[in-house]
Amino acid sequence: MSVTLKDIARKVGYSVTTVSRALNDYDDVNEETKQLIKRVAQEMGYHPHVIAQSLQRRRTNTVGFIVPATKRYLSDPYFLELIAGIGDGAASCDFDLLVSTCKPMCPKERLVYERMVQGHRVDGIVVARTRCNDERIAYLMSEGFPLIAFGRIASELDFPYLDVDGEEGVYEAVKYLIGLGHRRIGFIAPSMYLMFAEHRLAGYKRALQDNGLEFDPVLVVEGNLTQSGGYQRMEQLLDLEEPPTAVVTGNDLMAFGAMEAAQKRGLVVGLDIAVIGFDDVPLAAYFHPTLTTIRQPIYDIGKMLSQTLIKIINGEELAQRQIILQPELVIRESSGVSSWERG
Amino acid sequence: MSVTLKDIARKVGYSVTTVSRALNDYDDVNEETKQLIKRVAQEMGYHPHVIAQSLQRRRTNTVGFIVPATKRYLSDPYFLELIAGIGDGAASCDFDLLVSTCKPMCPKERLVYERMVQGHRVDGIVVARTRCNDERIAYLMSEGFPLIAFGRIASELDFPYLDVDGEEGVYEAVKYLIGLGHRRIGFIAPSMYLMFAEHRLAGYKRALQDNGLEFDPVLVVEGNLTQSGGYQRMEQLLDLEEPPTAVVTGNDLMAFGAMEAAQKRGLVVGLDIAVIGFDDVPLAAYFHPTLTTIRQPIYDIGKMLSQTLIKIINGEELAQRQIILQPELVIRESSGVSSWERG
DNA sequence: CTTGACATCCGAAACGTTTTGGAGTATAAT
DNA sequence: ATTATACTCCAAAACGTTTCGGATGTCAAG
Repeated sequence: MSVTLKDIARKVGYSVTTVSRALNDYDDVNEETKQLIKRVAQEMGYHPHVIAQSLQRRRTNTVGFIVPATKRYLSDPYFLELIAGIGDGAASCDFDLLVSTCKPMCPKERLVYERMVQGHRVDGIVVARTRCNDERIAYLMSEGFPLIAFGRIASELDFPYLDVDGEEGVYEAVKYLIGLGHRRIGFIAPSMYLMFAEHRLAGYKRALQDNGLEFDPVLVVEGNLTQSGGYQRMEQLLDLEEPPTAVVTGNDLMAFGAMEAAQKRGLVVGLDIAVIGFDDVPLAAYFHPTLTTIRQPIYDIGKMLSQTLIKIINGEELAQRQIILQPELVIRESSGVSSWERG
Repeated sequence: MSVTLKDIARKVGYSVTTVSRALNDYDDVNEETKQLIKRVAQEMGYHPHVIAQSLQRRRTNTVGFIVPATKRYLSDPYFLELIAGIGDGAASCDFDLLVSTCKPMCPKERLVYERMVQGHRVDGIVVARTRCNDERIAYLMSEGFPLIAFGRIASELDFPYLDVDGEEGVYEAVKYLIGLGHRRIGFIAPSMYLMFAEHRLAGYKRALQDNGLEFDPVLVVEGNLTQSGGYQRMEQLLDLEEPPTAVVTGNDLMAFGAMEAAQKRGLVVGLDIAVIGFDDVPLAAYFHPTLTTIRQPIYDIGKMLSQTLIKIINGEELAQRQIILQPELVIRESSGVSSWERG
């Protein structure tokens, strides 16, 4: 059995109270006794019973994250980096990370959140992949439960979030493609219930407009954020009367699938057709051809998310409750070269 | 504030004991009172305080998993699938999953495990990426703490594990390559402190031997389980006096890197050089060329791991304490065609 | 000799649950 | 009328902490 405060107290001949206070460095215990108690605790291999502490302190020192992913979405390295970032950020504040998975928009989702919140399982929750109309955020706010989101939502609720400026990212990407001479540019969008899909689509439209190109609805298709989603939608675009010469996708995985579809048809990506992704997952630099993409620092975002959440839990004032990071266009091979270089 | 048993007790005019027993379906409480209590609990929005339950039951209903990965390894979809599998398996038994990350072989690793174990944070732990000489397993066994491993270790300790027969997998892959006419086959191995590296290398050697090919040490190189690891080691192999015409790698990520290295030199993968990976991550089917690889069902393995671990926690007898699954060679483009087909 | 201040310690309650061991009442068997 | 048998219920202890509100003793100042 494991060592408790009571065991130590018995050993050193002080009360449980004093032992507890000594170990927590209270200054109303004599320096010598404190040292003695600490030494004995060490010798006896004492480790605090985290659960008992949680109960008494009304604090679990744990943050929760529910991966909004089904089996088929799991190939996305994105979430793993996010989890690692959240976990490491939490660990840096002596917090743990509790992870569940739940299919997005699934009816059981509410229960998973309830279990974490009402069961006092965690002190705060990280919400990722925000939806235009996000019931998870609505629920947490209605409970007054500490949360932080990765992404914004459609309404003007005031809650803390971190987001990457997807509109600007896609704007830059499309502008870059137009600069290369492209006139028909496709956009493979994520499901439009996702907030970032709207932002990115807005960037796409604004870039066209600012450069005097007309918006053609057939060039915008909506698919799963997976390789197969990208593959299918790319086929659809290539089947058009006038197919695009360049395509921007919702994330890197879609871009990988899209490139595969183009290559299956004998097109050379970077020459016959340009492709730009979003995320810059590590594989992007190793794909063939290497992928031009809009980079967001996912691991660091995860870290910031949990660290900020913990500040909120601790009741600290935040310098900024809402933060928007600027993404960066990373140019590699898949976007090809300009038309005069192509000759 | 949230509703407690005491609140319900006050409301319905029964004792806390009876309320507790009613909600837990004990049969020493009158059916009518039971229904009444359940209804009121529901109405008041009662959710058990999981932490308090844990303390009293000496059971957290949580399993722990420490991702043996650093930032740079995180691109591996492998771990995300494993986490999701473990999490879903746990959820199917009403268990939660607590996740930490720690660089493998890091001195702090011991502390991370101690915190989980001695702090009574979890009821059992899943250990992945076993090492030939695994201190984590040694520690957990010395504490008599429930564990299950994904992978074997070098010594003959008796602990429950699940593993994929990597030796057989690589054996089949190499045999297949030899059948295609290859005579110089390289092997890009994972770090040899990992147990599965040994198994796979053994499969490689046995396949050569069984087919009358001599083992040439220069054809075996050791690298990180990442794209860049595969890239660098492939370059090394291609720089040889007599470079290999086929290469088997430690995992798919390495294979992706290796293919990129070959392509950078103008080689056509599947024609000039064959590459076979290990894992069959979802991307493998979408890479260009698509990757021939040795498939292991990672998500399902994760699920089995946590479900089996929970059986152990519950003190159930296992039909088999050790399970070895057979992997499957999935043939795609990167391994090319036979030499006579090449003409 | 009091008084107050300070340093050091501790008993008991609390956190929200489960469980033990029985108490009380009604009904059936002897 | 007594004993046995169910059936319902509950007080109190326990899980391992932390914290509130003192208690005790020592010492210097008044």
